[in-house]
Amino acid sequence: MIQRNTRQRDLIREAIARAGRPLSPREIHAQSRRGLPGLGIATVYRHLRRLVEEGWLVPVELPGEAARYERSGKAHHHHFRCRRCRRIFELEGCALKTRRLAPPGFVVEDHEVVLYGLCERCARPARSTQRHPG
Amino acid sequence: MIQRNTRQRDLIREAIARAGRPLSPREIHAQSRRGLPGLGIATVYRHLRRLVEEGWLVPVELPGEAARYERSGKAHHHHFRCRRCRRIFELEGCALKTRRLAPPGFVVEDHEVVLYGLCERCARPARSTQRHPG
DNA sequence: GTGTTATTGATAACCGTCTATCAAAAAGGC
DNA sequence: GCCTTTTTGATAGACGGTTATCAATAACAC
Repeated sequence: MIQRNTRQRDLIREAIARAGRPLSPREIHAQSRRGLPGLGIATVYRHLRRLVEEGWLVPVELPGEAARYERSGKAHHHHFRCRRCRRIFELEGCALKTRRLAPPGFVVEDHEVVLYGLCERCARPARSTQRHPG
Repeated sequence: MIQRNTRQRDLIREAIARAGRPLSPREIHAQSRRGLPGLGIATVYRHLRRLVEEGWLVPVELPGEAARYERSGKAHHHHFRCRRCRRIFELEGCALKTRRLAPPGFVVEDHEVVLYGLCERCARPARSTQRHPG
C-alpha cells in the first residue's frame, strides 16, 4: 500500500494544479497525455479517486455530465458553466443570501450554485473570430 | 400524430400534479402504478418526454442522479435535496444576489441553486420515529 | 543489478438512465 | 361492432461515465 511516485501521477496533478479551473477526467487525460502519450484513461480515474481520498482533490458535481475536479482547500466558492465550450470556471465568493433559505423544519447543511451562460472567450463578438475580418 | 387519451397518461399527469414536489421517473412510475399495476417504465419515459415537449412539464436536473419533473409555469424558484430520503423539494423564490455574479466578459444567462440537508421529516429527532417510544 | 511489489494500459464489464423495437392491446371515428 | 392508427409493456440495446481484470512494466529498497 506504499505510494510510489510515477510520471503519470505527477502529470495528472500538474494538469490540475495548472488549469486554473476544474477539469473533467477527459480534460485531465488529454492534458496529461501531452507529456506522456501512452497514458491510459484508467490511470487517470485511478489517480483521481486516490487524490480525492487523500484530500488533495475535490469533485465538482454537475447535472447531467461528468464531475470536474479541483484542488481542495479553496475558500467557499461556486462555478460557472459555459454553454458553448462547456468548460467550467471558478467564481469568487458566494452570492447567496443566507437567511430563510428553506422552510421551517428543514436543516440546510450545504448548497451549490451554478451559473450558466457564455464565458469571456465564447461571448466575444463573432467578428473577432471571422475568417475574413474587415 | 393525433393524441389519444389513455389511462396511463392521465395517471402520470395526476401523479405529478398532486405531488407538490418534483418527481423522478421512478417515483412517477411507482405512484402511477398504484392506479394501474401493469404500467411499464417505458410508458412513463415516453410521456415525460412528450409532456416536456408540450411544455406541460419541466425537467429539474441534478448532479449525479436522474432528473426530476415538475409542472411548468411556476415562478422562478430553486430546490432542496434531502440527503437522507433523497427527495427533492421546491423552495420559494430565489436567494441569489444578482450583482457581480461572474467576472467581466462573462454573460450570465441562467443559474441553478440547490440546497442540501435534511427535510422536515428526516430532521425530526430520532425519538419520534423510535420503535418503542416512551 | 536484483527482487519484490505497486503501477500501468488495454479492454471487458459494469452501472444507472434512457430509448428503440415490435407484437399485442386499446382509443376513438365511423 | 369494426377498422385504422396510436399506445402499450417487455425487453434488448444504447449511452456516457466509471471500475475491474490481468499480464506487462516500472519504482525503489537493498
